[in-house]
Amino acid sequence: MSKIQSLRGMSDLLPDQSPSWQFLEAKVQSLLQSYGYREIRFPLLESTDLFKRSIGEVTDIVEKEMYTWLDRNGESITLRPEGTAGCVRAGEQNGLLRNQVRRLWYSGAMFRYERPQKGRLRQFHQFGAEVFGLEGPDIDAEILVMIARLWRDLGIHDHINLQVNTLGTAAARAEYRQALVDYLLARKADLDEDSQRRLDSNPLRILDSKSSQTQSLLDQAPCLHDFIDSESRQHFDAVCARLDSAGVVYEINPRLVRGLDYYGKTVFEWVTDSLGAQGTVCAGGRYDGLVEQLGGKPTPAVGFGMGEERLVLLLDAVGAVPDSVGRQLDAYLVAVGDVGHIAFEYSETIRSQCPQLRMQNHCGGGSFKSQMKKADRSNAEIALIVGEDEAATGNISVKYLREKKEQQLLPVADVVKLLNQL
RNA sequence: GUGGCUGUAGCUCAGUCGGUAGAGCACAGGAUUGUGAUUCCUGAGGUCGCGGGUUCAAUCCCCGUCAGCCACCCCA
Repeated sequence: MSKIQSLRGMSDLLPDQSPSWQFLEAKVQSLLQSYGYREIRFPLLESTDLFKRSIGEVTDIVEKEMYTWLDRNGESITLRPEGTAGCVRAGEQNGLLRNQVRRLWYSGAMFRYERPQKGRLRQFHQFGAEVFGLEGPDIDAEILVMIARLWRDLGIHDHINLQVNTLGTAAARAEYRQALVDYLLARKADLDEDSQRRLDSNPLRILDSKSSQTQSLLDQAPCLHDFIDSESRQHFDAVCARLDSAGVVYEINPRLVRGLDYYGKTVFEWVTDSLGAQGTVCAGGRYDGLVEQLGGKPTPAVGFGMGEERLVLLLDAVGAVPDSVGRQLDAYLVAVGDVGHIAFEYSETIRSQCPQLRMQNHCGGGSFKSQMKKADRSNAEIALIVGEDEAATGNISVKYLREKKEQQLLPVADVVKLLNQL
């Protein structure tokens, strides 16, 4: 009988890795909240149509990467491949978006049926934030400045670069798309295979093809910026001006297009070269048409997603997580001899009076030596020792495991005092 | 979906030109009775990913399959 193992691309997050995740999550949450974002939670499962209508029918995500199946009632349902669609649906359905400004954030698992790779899993995790009801460039800039602050808080700002671009209005993009297709169609034979395929599926994606031959072909191609409408142009200039004054360094990349259909105007991508091929660590943009497209009133919106796995990978690669985050215990309680019940009493007294204390009671017996060994391996700062002598006199021996300090024999009440000063 | 590399102890890996396997770390016990990290001794732990084929004999060769890693595609 073979053992059951996890599904492909579904990984377990083990205790040794959780400090990095906790560090990341704590920083992100407190930063978002400090900018006035409020948490929203919505289901992992949604109607398949939600994603088809928002992400775009002909995108790779919808065509081949969604976990989709028929529910028992015959309805087609899908595990969310990204967060924006569900967030918009939840906001709209609950009346959050009616003529109001909303700053929302969320985090959680997303699912895409892809071949696993470094920084890419089938079940992966994202933080996302979406702002509704603001159409000006100020919020676009605020988001970018906020994210830049996050990188500083996390200690990874030296390893991430910002790329920005504007896609203009849907009309401008359609016009450009046609011009690009016309240009490339005439040179189809010189395009790489993938780009030839994209000519009719998603021509804009050809712009960030990795083929050098295709790239050199694009040098002479019509440029998106020449097609951008003046309003989008001004909007983008204003965003850039704010970034300049905030001291946020960025690169304007006219070939940056996002894969999801709903983006327009400002788009951006934060990229690192420390993670191999999956270097995009955070990406997003403006999607003023989506709420209406999903049945709501016209509502301007901007948002972004951040890949948690990728950020953790980067944090670890750079050594940005402080050691203190990993420490799980302050004290380890050793009980030697026939004193189990007394040690247990002591420990409960201590816990009641030291609510912050992280203490592990030794269970399972064993020699003094082996218990001390476990105390050491536990990474605790100190060992609290209860033996026959201590139990008989109401004392506890306090031994420092990480620093050179004399062992102390103290009454339980004094131990409480000492622990509260840690 | 495509390609390359890999799958042996809890972890990292070695190995057998085909005769059912070892190291380091980790774990458990001990080096005279209540003191951890160093050192020394001892021990436990593996149907060598799974299925099939060739063979007297396969963990090693062949085929298939599953999984992992990396890259393409795509994306966070």
